[in-house]
Amino acid sequence: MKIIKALSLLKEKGLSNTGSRKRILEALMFSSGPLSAHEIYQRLLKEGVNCNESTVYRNLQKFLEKDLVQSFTLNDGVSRFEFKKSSDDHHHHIVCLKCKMMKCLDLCKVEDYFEEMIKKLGFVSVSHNLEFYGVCKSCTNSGLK
Amino acid sequence: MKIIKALSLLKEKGLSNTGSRKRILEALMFSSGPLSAHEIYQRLLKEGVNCNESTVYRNLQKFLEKDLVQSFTLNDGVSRFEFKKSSDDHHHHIVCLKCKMMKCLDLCKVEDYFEEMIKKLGFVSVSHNLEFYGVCKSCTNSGLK
DNA sequence: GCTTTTTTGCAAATAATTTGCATATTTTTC
DNA sequence: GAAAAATATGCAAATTATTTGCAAAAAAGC
Ligand SMILES: [Mn+2]
Ligand SMILES: [Mn+2]
Ligand SMILES: [Zn+2]
Ligand SMILES: [Zn+2]
Repeated sequence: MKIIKALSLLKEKGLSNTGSRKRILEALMFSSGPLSAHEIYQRLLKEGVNCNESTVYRNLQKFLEKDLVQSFTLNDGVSRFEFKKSSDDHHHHIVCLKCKMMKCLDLCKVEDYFEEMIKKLGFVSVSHNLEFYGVCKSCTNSGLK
Repeated sequence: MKIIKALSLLKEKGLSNTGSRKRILEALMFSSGPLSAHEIYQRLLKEGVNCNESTVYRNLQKFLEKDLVQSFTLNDGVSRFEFKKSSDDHHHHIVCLKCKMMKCLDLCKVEDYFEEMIKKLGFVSVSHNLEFYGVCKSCTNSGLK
């Protein structure tokens, strides 16, 4: 198992190497789950990295263009970003409506089931966004909020 | 086939009958597809109905609570609302990335496929949000934008 | 009709994201 | 390695969707 470093990824994608950019990418690479722009910004702050929030947004855009990350928007209106371990890494999440905890769901055959329907409508280059919402085990038990 | 009127729906749900409220609900009932708060507001304006945009938002909230409408958020960050023809009306949409045209997709067995996975994680009261994005037939042909 | 409850309009607040522009940093060129 | 060219950053302001406080208006209950 090869460990890919942020720096070589940036080079590979033709992105210039700046301190902020590398730190933003690393935050995503080492995160255990999706992060919002603001969450990334706050992590950098905590680490003492001087980085503007606009810079976070601009870099996330770049990462999306270069297919380094995937993004999705939850029903709270906030976009989350997640490092793509491989170019065909495609999966979804389930979010706890109470504590906001999020779990990744492996595998996704969603398009297979809608494929025919969509084909009939004549759409091409189809992608999708799917999120599940529910109440997680610990919130169910604790009777939180 | 019974025609249900906005007014009787409001009464049924215990919502007071105001001009704006009735018009907002009707806009949704008679629309051929999902509408954003702003789109509803603009339709009312065009019809010469005096109604504030905050009022639209507040009524949409009420309709959601009373299960008269369903809502979902597209990746443009805007929520759309759609009248529920029945309480178990559950379906999704595909949106053209170029012209924003939207089609309803009937049937949804998404939860069946993720059910086991989600059950294992211990989540309950699970719902989901699913949108497809693609390029529609006429945009593919016209080579728009 | 009078009282109570709910809704509305309006203006201001909130919050996520984007943008213009001057400055700073990185990359490329020589 | 220094200068020129390309790119990225910080900062403040703009944008946009949505929410909120509050006083006035309308609807519901009696
Ligand atoms: Mn994930
Ligand atoms: Mn629909
Ligand atoms: Zn999927
Ligand atoms: Zn579904």
